[in-house]
Amino acid sequence: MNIADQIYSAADSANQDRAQAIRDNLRDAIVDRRLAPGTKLSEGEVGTLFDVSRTVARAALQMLSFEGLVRIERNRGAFVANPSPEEARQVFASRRLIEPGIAIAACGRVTATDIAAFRAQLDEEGRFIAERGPTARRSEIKASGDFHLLLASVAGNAILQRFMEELVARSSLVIALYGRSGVSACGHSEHTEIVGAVESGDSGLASRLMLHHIDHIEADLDLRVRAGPALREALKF
Amino acid sequence: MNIADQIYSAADSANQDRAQAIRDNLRDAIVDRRLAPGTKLSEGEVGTLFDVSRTVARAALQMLSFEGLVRIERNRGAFVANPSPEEARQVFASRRLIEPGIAIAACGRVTATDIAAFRAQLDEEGRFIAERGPTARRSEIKASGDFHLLLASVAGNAILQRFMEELVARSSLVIALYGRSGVSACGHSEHTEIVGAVESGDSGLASRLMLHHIDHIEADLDLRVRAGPALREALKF
DNA sequence: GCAAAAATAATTGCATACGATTCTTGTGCA
DNA sequence: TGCACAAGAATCGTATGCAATTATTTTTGC
Repeated sequence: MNIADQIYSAADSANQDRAQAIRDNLRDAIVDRRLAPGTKLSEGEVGTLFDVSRTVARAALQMLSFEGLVRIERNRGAFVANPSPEEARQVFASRRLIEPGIAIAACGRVTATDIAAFRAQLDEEGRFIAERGPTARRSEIKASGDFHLLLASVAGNAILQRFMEELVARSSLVIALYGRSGVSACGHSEHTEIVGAVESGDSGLASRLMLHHIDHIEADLDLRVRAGPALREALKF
Repeated sequence: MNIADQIYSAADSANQDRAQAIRDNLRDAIVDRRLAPGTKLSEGEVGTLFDVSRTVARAALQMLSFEGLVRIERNRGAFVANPSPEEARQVFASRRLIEPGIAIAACGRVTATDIAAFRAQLDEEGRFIAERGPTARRSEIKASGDFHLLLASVAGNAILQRFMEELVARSSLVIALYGRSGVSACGHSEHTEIVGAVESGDSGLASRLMLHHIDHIEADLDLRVRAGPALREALKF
């Protein structure tokens, strides 16, 4: 199998580090589910794909492994992460701990510009929900994640923001894997409510809404261990 | 200046990845303040020190930069991080958000073995506090951090545990930089109280004690911007 | 004597090379 | 037919080499 046609070779992003640009690209591909969990990401292939040497491809994969999106096995290579139900639970437990606090912090720092950004974000979310098809579904998951990242950036804590980047990315992977239905419309309305609470400065409400929102997301998952994937895994896929 | 004599070349740790072993070593050296903030960590020097090529030395430095212990500037190299007061505040804000939750989680999962480990940890802490001198002081900071890491491991969430590893390491750096006195004895007694609360399963108490404990640690810092370092920084050091 | 500029040295970014490990495939034997 | 094993291919881990960038020293001009 070739991963080439599953990735659009980027040209966007920062001009800083090439490895970082590759990481961003691969992360998007993983979160968007264009790269299925378990897919092998060989250094050589990634390198030729992005037109760099194995050295920098390797660095990009290393970064992704720190974020938990890629699993690296010594002498075997890198694979798109395949989070277990237990891992999924830990991701959401972490979010339940962190995000209400982020919502509270955001209440005290939100500006008019931020509110405008939120409105734009919510609009985009709404558009994807209106559309049908798997592509729109993926975009919707991504947009939903972007909402949480926007809130984290408003909160003004760079460390928590980075933690959230990791958690949101892993959540997207988990939702793609274990997501059941599309209560996403409900999620969208919850986002709207949260923005309202933040805008009015009601930190208690914002915090509570956020907690319920995370609970709802997790409640939509089917985290029972499935025979299928587990078996495949046991058979080394 | 040579960093060679500030690092004891390790032989411990896992035999997994060499880069990881080097990272662990450098991290200890940074957290223990054997490597002063701002110190340049050149790839070549690190490589020869640990008897590896620049390639793996570079990977180790990369890891440390992900943890925020090292700052990498393109084409200039890696330097031991020099956290600003604002960064310090963010570190503690993050801990205030996460650690009470960890304490609560630990209440529900703590075992007799864990309690024994806590007792041993507290004993060691006590020994370092009894001693005098800068070496004991460093060991004390480290031991204090280890307590929080132990608690995080008991809580049983691998993701939060990794976050805490980063936060504790950065805290140690911050304390070494901005720490004022030695209210550490007080910190030790607080650790003891927290263990007591966790042992008795009183999650509310454990959470409250933890929050106060973090507040106390931060209260001992002098986070006013100092003229000295800022000036030096402005003059490119 | 001192600032500016040029030359030299040191260091990083990246590509490539090579031994070591793992995966694949084909063959022999039961 | 099916399984064990070995040769070959592919891939990884790491060292090294070279161009580009940055730091340092020396030289030059005033």
